[in-house]
Amino acid sequence: MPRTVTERADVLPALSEVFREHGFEGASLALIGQRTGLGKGSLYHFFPGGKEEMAAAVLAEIDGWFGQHVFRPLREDDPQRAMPEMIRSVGAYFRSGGRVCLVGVFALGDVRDRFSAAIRSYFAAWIEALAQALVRAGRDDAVARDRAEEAVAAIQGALVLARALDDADAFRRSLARIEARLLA
Amino acid sequence: MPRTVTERADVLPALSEVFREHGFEGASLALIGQRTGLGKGSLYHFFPGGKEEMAAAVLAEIDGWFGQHVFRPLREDDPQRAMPEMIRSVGAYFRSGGRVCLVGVFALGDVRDRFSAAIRSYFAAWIEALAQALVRAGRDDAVARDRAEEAVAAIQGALVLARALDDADAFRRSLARIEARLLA
DNA sequence: GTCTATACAGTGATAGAC
DNA sequence: GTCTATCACTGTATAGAC
Repeated sequence: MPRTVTERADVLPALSEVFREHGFEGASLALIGQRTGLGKGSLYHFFPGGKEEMAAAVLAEIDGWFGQHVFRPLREDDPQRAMPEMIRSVGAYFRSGGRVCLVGVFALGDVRDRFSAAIRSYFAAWIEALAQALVRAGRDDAVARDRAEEAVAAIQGALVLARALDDADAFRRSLARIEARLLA
Repeated sequence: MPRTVTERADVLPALSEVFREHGFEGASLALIGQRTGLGKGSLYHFFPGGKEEMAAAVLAEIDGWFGQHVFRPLREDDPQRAMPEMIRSVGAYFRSGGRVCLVGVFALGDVRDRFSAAIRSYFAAWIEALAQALVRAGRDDAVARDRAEEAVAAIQGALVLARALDDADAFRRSLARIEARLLA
């Protein structure tokens, strides 16, 4: 009984988790098949470009999610409300460090070159949006840009450290420090 | 004409670079053979446990290097001198972000569980050593621990960001911020 | 749209000649 | 100590039946 998945987007969540947990090379088609519940035939039907297209689709979905839930509020909403909301939203998204940032993982690996445009634009957009919020909160342009870069880097570092120490509290402490520095 | 490599340590630098650049799964034996200049036979002679033993040896070497050049000075030397020296030394070691932290890469990947002890002890030792320096510089214990954790996480984050943006200056700016916060 | 069968290059690892 | 030959297996990708 072949099941019917009419939407390519339906498999993106599972796909995203597999890449997150195993990286690009570690995510074998066998594993992807298991986790999405689809055979190779179906996978290649939705993603004729194979793994590379799957990863690109996942990166695009992540970029879309952050654009809507993180970057846009930073650019448009009241910064004093948007920045704490970013912290909360990031804490939930990364499950207090239990989940890693796929874009960060790709940035560190040898697949970086293959997805360099998507990786670069994700981080550039984040820094830019946060800097805008800081400017509207009254900072100088240069200071805002500096603090934004520091905060985005700190979030990535917090994910590395939380995974390394296997300590969700370390991630929560990091987020609290980042929020305090942004609002100071 | 078979060349003779009497020391297992002789291949560690090349081995370390391969794992750094390609991750654990991406570092194939073929690649390792090319970069070390050794055939599989020789590799398995030095590392009977295969890739896992190779990676463990690399992690041990890294831990030794940081212990000697970073952790020990932080614990023993004048903190006002040791902390800037740590920043300088880290900047050189990671080639201004052109080189990634293998321990951090492993922490984010699915090999984390296999090397969890080594990964955890590396970061724990770093935070501990830096916290000791901060205490001797006059901070309260709790504050010192917090700042140490923040700085170590920030270094990892700076590496992710520098690779993502392909921007060595971003790494240098991050290191400057971290140094300023440590000495503030 | 989903599946099974298959191609074939590449994987980690081993054996044995030198 | 180093090499080559070879192992069994898994990798991605494709073809074609249904």
